[in-house]
Amino acid sequence: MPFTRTLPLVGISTSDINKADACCSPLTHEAIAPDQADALARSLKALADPARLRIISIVAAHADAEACVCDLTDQLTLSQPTISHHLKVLVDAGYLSRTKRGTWSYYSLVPGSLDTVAGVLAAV
Amino acid sequence: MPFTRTLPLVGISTSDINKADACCSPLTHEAIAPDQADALARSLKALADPARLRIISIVAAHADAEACVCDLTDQLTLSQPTISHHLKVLVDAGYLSRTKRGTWSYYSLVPGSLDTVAGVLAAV
DNA sequence: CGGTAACATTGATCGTTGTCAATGTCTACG
DNA sequence: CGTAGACATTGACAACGATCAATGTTACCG
Repeated sequence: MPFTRTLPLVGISTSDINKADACCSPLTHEAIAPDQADALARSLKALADPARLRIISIVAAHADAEACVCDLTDQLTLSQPTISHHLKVLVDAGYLSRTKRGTWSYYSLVPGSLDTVAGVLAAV
Repeated sequence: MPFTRTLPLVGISTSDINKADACCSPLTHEAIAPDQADALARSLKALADPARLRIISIVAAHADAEACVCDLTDQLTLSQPTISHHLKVLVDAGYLSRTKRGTWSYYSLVPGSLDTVAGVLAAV
């Protein structure tokens, strides 16, 4: 789980911040914490690559949200080590999981991982 | 508008793909197109930075979802040119808009921009 | 009209990352 | 047990990006 689901963004202080003068407007709630920003940025960075987005989409397009590496090397114009590297990034970030059956490696979507990061994003 | 809202991901072909042999499972729908993956990756890359996430959160935490640069230099331990650079990235990506009033620059959240990218993400 | 304050732009540096060639590992098969 | 196939790992390189110091631009003030 790369980051917690409950970002405490709402209804905290709305307190003192009267700088009383020029430019700055008041706050309505707390901003995100630095370490939460770090975690979310790491999760987003793993997604922010065209090849990795296509990999996720190809996996999701397969029955049972599972595909083997040969499915990917077919459709992506990238070398096999490069695809393997992207797959490792996605597994490490928690979006995909790997299963070996015989010679073949199958990658599956981790259920809810995309929705979680999308939800956190929409919650600021 | 960084990318179109309607990703035609569902209900297309489910067609021929009988590789008839070993490893590959059938498709249930089409995968994302390469140029859509490029556009989405660009949008995500603009978000995939801790400083920029904090900037967006700070702006969103202010009344009317608007903050001036001094609000940001106060809270972020980054130099003023660096913050200005991040703001430019976010404006170019369509997440923030800029307004000058007198000496001060005010940055506002573009309504719906975060929800749009979150929605596209959740749609694979 | 000089000076200052707020912010943007430029230029340089340095760590990060996407990519591939080469090689390694492991499994199936004859 | 040797060979071939599927995939992972390593090493190297080039491109990118985050950061800051220095400088530029513009508005306000005395």
